[in-house]
Amino acid sequence: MSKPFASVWLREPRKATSPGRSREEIVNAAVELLDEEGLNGLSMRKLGAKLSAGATSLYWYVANKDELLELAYDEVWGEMTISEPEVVGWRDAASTQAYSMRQAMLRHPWSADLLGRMPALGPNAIQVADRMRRMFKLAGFDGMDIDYAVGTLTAYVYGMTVPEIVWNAALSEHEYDPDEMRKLVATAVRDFPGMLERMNTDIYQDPQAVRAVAFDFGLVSVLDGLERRLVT
Amino acid sequence: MSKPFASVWLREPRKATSPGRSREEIVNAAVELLDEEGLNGLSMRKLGAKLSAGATSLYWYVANKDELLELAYDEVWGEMTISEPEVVGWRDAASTQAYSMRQAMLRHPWSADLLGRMPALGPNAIQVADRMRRMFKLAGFDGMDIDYAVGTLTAYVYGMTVPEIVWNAALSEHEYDPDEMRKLVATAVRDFPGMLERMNTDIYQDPQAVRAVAFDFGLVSVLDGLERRLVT
DNA sequence: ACCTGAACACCGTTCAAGT
DNA sequence: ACCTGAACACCGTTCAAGT
Repeated sequence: MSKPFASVWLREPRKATSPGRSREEIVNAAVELLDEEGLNGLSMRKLGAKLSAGATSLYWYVANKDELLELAYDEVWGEMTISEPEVVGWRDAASTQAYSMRQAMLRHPWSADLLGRMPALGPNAIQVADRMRRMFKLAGFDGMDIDYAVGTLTAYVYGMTVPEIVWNAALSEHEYDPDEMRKLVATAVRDFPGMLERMNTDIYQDPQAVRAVAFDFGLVSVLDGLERRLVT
Repeated sequence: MSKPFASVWLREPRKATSPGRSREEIVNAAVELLDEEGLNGLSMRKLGAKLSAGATSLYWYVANKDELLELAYDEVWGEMTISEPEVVGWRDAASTQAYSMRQAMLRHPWSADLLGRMPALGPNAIQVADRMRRMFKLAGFDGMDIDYAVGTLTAYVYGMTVPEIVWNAALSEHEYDPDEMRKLVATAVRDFPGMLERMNTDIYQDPQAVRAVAFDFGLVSVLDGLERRLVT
C-alpha cells in the first residue's frame, strides 16, 4: 500500500564495470529468448543457462523479473523510427510512426502482453513520445491537445496491433487452413446471421493482406479526425 | 505445430447436470477472485479453496487454466451495452458503446492483460461485434468497410483503456501524491525538455479528469474520421 | 459421473556462503 | 564486487484411486 512507486527507470542502474556480465548483455539475451520462445519461454533459470550462469546471479543486475521485462520492453520502443516531420510534413511523419510501431510490435509479439502489464517509462518510450509531441506541435496542436493527439494515435496503433499479434499466435500453433478456419469461425458465429456476411470474403484466404488494408483504413480515419481538430 | 486450433468456444461444453458444481459457478467465482486479487491472484488452488473443493476438481469442468480465463474474459464482454442505433443514430450509439467498453474494462482490470494474450471469441464478444456491425451498417458503411470501422473504433477504445488500467495498477500500489509523482516523472523525462511542458498542467492533480477529457478528444476524432469515409 | 490427494516438473526469489 | 547452490513457497497439470 505505501511502498514507493517502483520501476527500473526510476532507480540508478548499477554502473557497468568491465569484467563479468553486464545488464546490457542480459537484456539482449532476454530479448532473444523472448523472440524465440515467447513470454512463457523466459524464465530466470533458462536465461541464466543461456548466459552460462547460475539462475540467481542475474539478481545482481536486476531487482526481479519484472524489472528485466521492463528493460526488454523498452528495447521494442527503441526500434520505432520516425521521419523528421519538418521535412515530410506531420501526416507523413505520423503514418511512418504508426507503421513503425506496428512493425516493431509484430517483430516482438511478447510486447503485446507486456503492454497490458506495465507502463512504458523507459528512455526509448519517452523518446518516441517526445518525437510524437514535436510532430503534433508542428501540425498546429496546442497545449494539452498535443498530448491528446499523441494518445489517440498511439492508442489506435496499439489497439489494432495487439489483437493482430494475439491472432497470429493462436494460428501459429497449427497449420493454417483457410477452409477449416472458415468452418470454425462459422461455428462460433452461428447465432449471428449478420456476421456470416464476412464468410465469403477473402479474409481467410489472405488474412495478412486484409489486416494491412484494415490498418490503413483506420489510420487514415484517425488522421483525418485529428486534422479536423485543427481547423475548427 | 499441427494440433488443432484450441479455444473453449469451439468445443461443446459438458452439459450441466443438477448436482455438484457447475461451470457457471466456477466462472463466477473466478471473476470474483480476479476482481479482488488480480490476474496473479487467481490460481487453481485458490479458486478450488474458494469453492471448498480440491484444486484439481476444477479440471472436470474446464480443460485448463487458459480455458477458464477465456470464459472469465467473455464475462467482461457481456457487460458492454449498446443503445439501439436505430433510435439514437449511429454516432450516439458508437459513443455509448465506446464508453461502456471502457467502463467494463476498468471494472475488471485483469481484462487488459488477457486482451494481449487470447482472442475474444466468446458469445458475448461476438454479440458485441455483431451489434457494432449493425450500427456501422446503419451509418452507411458497406462491405468490408463495416468491419474496418468496427475494428477502428474497437482498437481506439482498447488502446486508450489498457494503458489507463496499467497506470492505475501501478499507482494503486502506493499512496498517490501528486507532487511526488510530478518529481518522479520529471526525473524520467529529464533529457527531453519538450516533455517538461506538461509538468505544470493539472495532469497530476486530477489524472482521472484529464483521462476522461483525453478519451473524449480521441473518440470524437475517430468518429469524425470514420464519418469522413462515408461522404467521399 | 464427479471428486480427491499425491506426485511431477516447473516457477521467482532469498540468503548464507564462497571467491 | 560478483557468483553460487540450496532452500522456500509457490505454480499448473496428470493420474490412479476413490465414491
